[in-house]
Amino acid sequence: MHMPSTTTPASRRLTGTARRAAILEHATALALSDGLAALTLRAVGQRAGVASGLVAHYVDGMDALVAEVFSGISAGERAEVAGVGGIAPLVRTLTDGTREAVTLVWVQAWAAAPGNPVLAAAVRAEMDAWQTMLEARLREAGASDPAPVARALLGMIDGVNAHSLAGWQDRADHAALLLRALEAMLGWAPGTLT
Amino acid sequence: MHMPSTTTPASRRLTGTARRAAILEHATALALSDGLAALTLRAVGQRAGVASGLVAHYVDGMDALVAEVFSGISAGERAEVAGVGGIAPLVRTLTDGTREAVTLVWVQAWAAAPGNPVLAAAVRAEMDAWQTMLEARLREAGASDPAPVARALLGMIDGVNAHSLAGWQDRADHAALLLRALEAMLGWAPGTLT
DNA sequence: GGCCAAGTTGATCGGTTGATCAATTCGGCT
DNA sequence: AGCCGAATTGATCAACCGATCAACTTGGCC
Repeated sequence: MHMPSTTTPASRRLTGTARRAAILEHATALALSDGLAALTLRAVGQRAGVASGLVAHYVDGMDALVAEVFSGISAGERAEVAGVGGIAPLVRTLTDGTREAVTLVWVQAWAAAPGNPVLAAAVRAEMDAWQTMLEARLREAGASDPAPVARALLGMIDGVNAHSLAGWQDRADHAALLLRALEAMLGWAPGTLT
Repeated sequence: MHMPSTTTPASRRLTGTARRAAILEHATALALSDGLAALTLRAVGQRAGVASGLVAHYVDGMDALVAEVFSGISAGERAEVAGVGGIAPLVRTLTDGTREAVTLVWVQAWAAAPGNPVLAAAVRAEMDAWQTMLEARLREAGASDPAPVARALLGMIDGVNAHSLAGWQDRADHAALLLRALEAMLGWAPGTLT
């Protein structure tokens, strides 16, 4: 009855690196559904179908796990929106409310950063990456001095998304608000981005 | 040796309402030094010089305590900056880094809002108050359509302050960045606010 | 002076967490 | 076939959490 096939027989026992990767993957999925605060040894272990001790064995403390998961989620988000062409569609994508799970992760990361230096470093690195990305997009779009605009835009996106975590204001008009502000900062005529 | 003076003899036993007020006061101080996450029955009790059970007795669950402390801190912050005249000095005050403790409280509040409806409601109420305040300031300053500008500005202030919790970017030029963006949104010439 | 209501205590319960580690199991190599 | 190192388990520890409540203390009033 048992098939000794050449395909992975769902072997219970994995390589160290493979197990570590699997754990990280499940931890990421958990963080995306329940937030960074849900990352406990036991919860991650259960999600990965593994004993809690094994999670601890492949991780250098929870702070490091949280930092690693955060970095992965942020990088994944950047990869996702990399294909969105144009600064206006990008802003729309980043504020349409479909990424609320990611927003929660970001806000939790800022909140936990003061007490988790490893996470704080990861946050800074990811923000540098986002700043660079937005800057490039703005330059492509014809902005003459994109650096400060990118930084202000990033602040606005993050702030407005954080606000929506508490259900404040209507998410529907976030994009219009930000695009109007962006036009103003770039010195463009209203409606240019719509 | 004991002086039965008319001044409050530091009576150990207080009125129900007075004790409740004292507990709230100490809880607020604790949140301002260690964040909302530090609000535990035991920690608040120790800070207030009182048994943990007494804290629980005067509070309708920790969620309610957190919400109440948050509201007080936000209202206090608004009262503090109420005396700052002009929109530019106000923006400067709100981003000069001297209120990092309050910023942490805000970010923790957004992060905890999805799981604490009472807190979420308090956050929305306080944000309404801030929105109203900024709107009034902008109108005083001569803005024709202050509502969307106030909302974008609030987003930027909160976003930029959240960023600084992780130590990202230099706090020193936050104000200049925001004022430049604000000038643009208001359609004013660069330098008008500086 | 005594009494009673109100304030207050702190032990206790059931639950959670991160971390540790001896014991066990398994896969692959000889 | 047998073994050995690596993967894995899960019980265990100390520390913390919110909540509860019987017992104690005290202040003010009669």
